[in-house]
Amino acid sequence: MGASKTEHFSDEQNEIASLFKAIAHPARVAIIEYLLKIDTCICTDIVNELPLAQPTVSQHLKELKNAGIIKGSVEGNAICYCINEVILKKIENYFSIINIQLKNKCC
Amino acid sequence: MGASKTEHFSDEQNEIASLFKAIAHPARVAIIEYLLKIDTCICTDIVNELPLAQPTVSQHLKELKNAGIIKGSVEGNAICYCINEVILKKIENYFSIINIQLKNKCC
DNA sequence: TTAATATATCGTAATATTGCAATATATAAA
DNA sequence: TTTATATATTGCAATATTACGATATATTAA
Repeated sequence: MGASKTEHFSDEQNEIASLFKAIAHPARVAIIEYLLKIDTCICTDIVNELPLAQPTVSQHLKELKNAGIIKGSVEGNAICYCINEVILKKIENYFSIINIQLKNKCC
Repeated sequence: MGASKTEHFSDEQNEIASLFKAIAHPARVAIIEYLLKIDTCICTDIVNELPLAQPTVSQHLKELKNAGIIKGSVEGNAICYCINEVILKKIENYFSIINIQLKNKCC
């Protein structure tokens, strides 16, 4: 096949999976880390920061935006990208709960 | 193309990305959640828990094992799968640091 | 208006992932 | 030994992802 059988899993499982799919690429990890590193959210030239062509970077940014991990707003003739704290808090929370559950296990 | 240009990114970025890639599938999220739900680590029939054929489940388990997210040890004629707490703690920590960095930002 | 700059979209080739039937392997039970 | 059970591997078809050149769009500057 090639297509995930998403319909057989719960909404939450699909949500978590696609959230991770969005971060599961070194370029997108690099974008997130770059957005964290710089002080402000006003940020053009993400393209220049990455070793990839402009259409490729644009595509990666789109995927991060679709997943809700970053937000982008038009600022003049550039776009201002910004990390969505709510989603990242949600991911941390998911793992926090997992680790609490693990602490109570017999292993 | 189709292949990620991994050589252009840092080792850490590639490592994080492939760790997330391992979780980036609903079946693998379901496996992790199932291993958390049951009380012991001794666990056959993960196959019966999932809506996928045995070879497919086996493949997903292999990917989780390769990523270090689960550990498997032979137990009779079954395999005992178990979550690797160290890696899950590491993932939580990664997001924890991100959220701390976000708190200090101007947005 | 026209040119420059920043980003998005389209089209397409290369590669990766997903899923499963068929089959192999390996241990336990009879 | 033979049979049953559990898991892994192989091979392959369907689909998804990645990357980028070419091109489109949209705003700013001249």
